[in-house]
Amino acid sequence: MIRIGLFSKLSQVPVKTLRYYDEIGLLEPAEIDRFTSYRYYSIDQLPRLNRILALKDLGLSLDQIARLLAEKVPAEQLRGMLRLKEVEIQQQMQQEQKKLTRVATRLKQIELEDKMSKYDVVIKEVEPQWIASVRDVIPSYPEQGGLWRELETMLSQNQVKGTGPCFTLYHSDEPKIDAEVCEPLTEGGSLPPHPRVQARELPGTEVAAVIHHGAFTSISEAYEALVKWIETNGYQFNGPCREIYLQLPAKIGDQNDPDTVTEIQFPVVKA
Amino acid sequence: MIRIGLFSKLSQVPVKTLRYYDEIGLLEPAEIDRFTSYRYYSIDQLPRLNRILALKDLGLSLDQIARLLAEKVPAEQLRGMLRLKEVEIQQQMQQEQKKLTRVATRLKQIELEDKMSKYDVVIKEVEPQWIASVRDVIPSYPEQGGLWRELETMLSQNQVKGTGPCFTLYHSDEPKIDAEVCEPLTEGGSLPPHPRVQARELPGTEVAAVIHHGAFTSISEAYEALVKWIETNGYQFNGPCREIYLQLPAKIGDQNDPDTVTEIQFPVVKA
DNA sequence: ATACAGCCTCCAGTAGATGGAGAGTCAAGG
DNA sequence: CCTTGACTCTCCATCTACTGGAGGCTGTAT
Repeated sequence: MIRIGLFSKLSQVPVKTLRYYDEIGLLEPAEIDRFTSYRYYSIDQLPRLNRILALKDLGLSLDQIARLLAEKVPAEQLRGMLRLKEVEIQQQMQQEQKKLTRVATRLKQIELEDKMSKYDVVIKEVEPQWIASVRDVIPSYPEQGGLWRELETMLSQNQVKGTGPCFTLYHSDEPKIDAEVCEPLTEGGSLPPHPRVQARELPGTEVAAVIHHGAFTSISEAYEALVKWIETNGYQFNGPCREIYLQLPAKIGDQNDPDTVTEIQFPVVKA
Repeated sequence: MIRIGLFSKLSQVPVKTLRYYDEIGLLEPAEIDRFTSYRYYSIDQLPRLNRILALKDLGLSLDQIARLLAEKVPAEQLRGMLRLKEVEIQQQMQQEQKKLTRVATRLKQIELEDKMSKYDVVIKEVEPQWIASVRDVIPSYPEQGGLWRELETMLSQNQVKGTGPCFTLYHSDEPKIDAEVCEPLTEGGSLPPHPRVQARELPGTEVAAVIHHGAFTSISEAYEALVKWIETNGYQFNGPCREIYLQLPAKIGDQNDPDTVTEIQFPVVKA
């Protein structure tokens, strides 16, 4: 029987950790002095500790290890756990690879501009949502006013209210801009038939997004930054881009207001 | 000014998290109602939140992000941080790769034997240590008894005591076994000159180790398992192997005692 | 007026330790 | 026998980045 300090030295595991393993019942000393509470370990507890370290090293949690060592887990189940772990690690590595690319992108961008970019791209998941929309080809971006008026008129006639910030979907680029102006509705919201305004569900998707804060006239910078990011980080475009008008309803409309806040989202998939 | 729920919806960040960011001073609401304590955010706080998310995504801690956003950190320093992060991630990925190999090794081994092996290999760092030793070529492993007697005699004559479990270094294999029996000393311990017994420092090294618990006569199984592990996990041998006799001094000597506990260590380097 | 959703604060818990305070224990030296 | 110093004990706090819940206001819609 040896004391915790020696056991620690032999096993290269800190005393504190041994006490912790005792506390959670993962490795209890062979004996505890009833009067002094000193822990006494036996040399032949080293194999168990080694097994714990080896399993921990494979990425199992102490909880899992405890269960493995407690019950006699069949080899079958152990195999399952390890295969699961294998997949987990592979995914983890892919994540790391992605992160590495993103760090590299940032770094390159900083070296070029010698400052942090104005735009920060984030990847997020957007939920499916119901919308009412009007779609048409317009000659230039600012000329969607007519579409908005059509949509608003129809909605107010039917006493339907939007449930979030409205946005435009751009189905195609210049010179023939195919724009669809949208207003979110409550789930499953239906509308009476109408030649121009339709309700439909927009599917959920992963998007790359930036927020543009400043006059609308300079929004192209944001698009530029976003597109560049998507391309260098190995994502692929996967649907029409969304331009979300985040400012409070009262303020919408002025193309030159420097306090305009707009979010641009491109649906993407990992390449 | 919008309330926390809407801000949360717009940013896709949970309410709880926003409150947490407020608490740690990372993102404070533009305004807090003095009577109700309601948090009110401004739309144009979204870019800051996005920046936070983007930096977090690069693997920076909230603390680092807070410092980045607080002081105007020069681009220089930011570059430094990112480069550091880059290296960190690469190392992380190497670790993961290693772990993947280890999991695969285990899996293969379980598929072969349909049970968990008796032996668990762990990698650890051993400290440099001073030893007194006698080295000679012996015809067979059990015949190191003479060397041990030489060493013990010399040490007791000089009233030097060992400071830990003694061990044998095997500098070469069968048939000409070049063995060095060792007893650890206190640091910098020196001995009077002696033709057979010398004191020296054993350098620290990384080792792969297993513990054999059972009669000495079956220790070859442990060697087998360890060597196989080292080879399949892509490490390389890097020095003489150590066989450490862990049982309490009183019990040493019986080759057939089934309670013998021995640790085998091979110095290794990552291939 | 009354739901009911939304918001508040405070407390607890996660995993796997790590660090420290304050007190008891053990072996050796004088 | 006393002291010193190394070990050991328990208990508590801390770390990261949240998450969950209880219990109690607030604001809005009907």
